[in-house]
Amino acid sequence: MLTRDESNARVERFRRYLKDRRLPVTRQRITVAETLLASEDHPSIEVLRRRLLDRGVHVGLATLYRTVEALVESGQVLAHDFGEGFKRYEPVGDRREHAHLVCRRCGGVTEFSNDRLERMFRMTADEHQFYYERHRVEIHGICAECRSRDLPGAGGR
Amino acid sequence: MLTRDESNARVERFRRYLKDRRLPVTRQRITVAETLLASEDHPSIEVLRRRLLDRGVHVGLATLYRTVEALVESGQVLAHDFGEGFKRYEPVGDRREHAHLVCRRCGGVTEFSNDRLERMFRMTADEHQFYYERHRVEIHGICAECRSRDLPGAGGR
DNA sequence: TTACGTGCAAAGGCTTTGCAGTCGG
DNA sequence: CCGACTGCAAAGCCTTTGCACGTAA
Repeated sequence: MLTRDESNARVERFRRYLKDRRLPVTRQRITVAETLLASEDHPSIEVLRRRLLDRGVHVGLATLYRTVEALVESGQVLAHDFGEGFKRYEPVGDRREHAHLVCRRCGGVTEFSNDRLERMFRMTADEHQFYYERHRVEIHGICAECRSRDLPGAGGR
Repeated sequence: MLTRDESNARVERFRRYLKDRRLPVTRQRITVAETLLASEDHPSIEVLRRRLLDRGVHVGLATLYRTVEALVESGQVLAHDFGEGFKRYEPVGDRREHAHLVCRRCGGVTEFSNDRLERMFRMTADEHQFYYERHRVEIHGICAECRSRDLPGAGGR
């Protein structure tokens, strides 16, 4: 979750990223950047498209995919694949890399982070002479909300 | 990586799984089970299809997908999605749950496991009142082999 | 015998690509 | 002005589904 200022700063960085490569700064690109970078969750392309429509902006699906890809390449956005058959995107925060709790009931995603985790991964990579770039950690299960919605005592798949 | 005996035992378990549900034990299902359960890597459907062809067996793509799904449901096989646009499958070993080192250069996957990791995840889930079922851990980067193949000192994307 | 499996081909869901028209710098 | 973008539609890729025929038990 970015503050309003952080979010604006990231839009600005994206704008600079485009200018540095002499790429046109178009209305569509900026609108998509603003919408995605102001998101406090992990929207899919579909969700993003809907948010843009809610803002009264229509952006072609192809442009949307292309712009989100540019945002990922510019380093302002992270792409995730939680194995749902589509990707989700998330603004990059200034905080450290984090992991996800994924609820298989409601599909909700909660974040958590842990310094020890990162250290452990770097060590493990070293042990295998593996050059560490990034990690992906997900814990799958059922979130607190869905658990309490279930009848007490009725567990299992 | 399963031993030959373990692999055979798992085929046997799959056969029993089918019989228990009065599902026909067909030539295709057994061949697919044998081939996947004898695999020492994380084959995709496409790779699996090729391995079957190399054994001189043709299995329809639909049957292949359906059988692999049955193997996953029977608990003999794990499905992975490394964000490549397709799934990979892996025979379930008797060893503890493990994580993956994924090389972005050659696509190779190495396994590792760590008890502390599992304990840490259970604790983290607890902290969020999240019901822990399973986790997924991947470290992405470049494997030892690809690193040594690169010119020494020539790093970067 | 009979329910379920099998294989082909068609359809589906997400994403990418081709191309004519448009616009930023 | 020119190169890159945009939007639509078509194509691509992996996976699932529909259906006529075949087969395990």
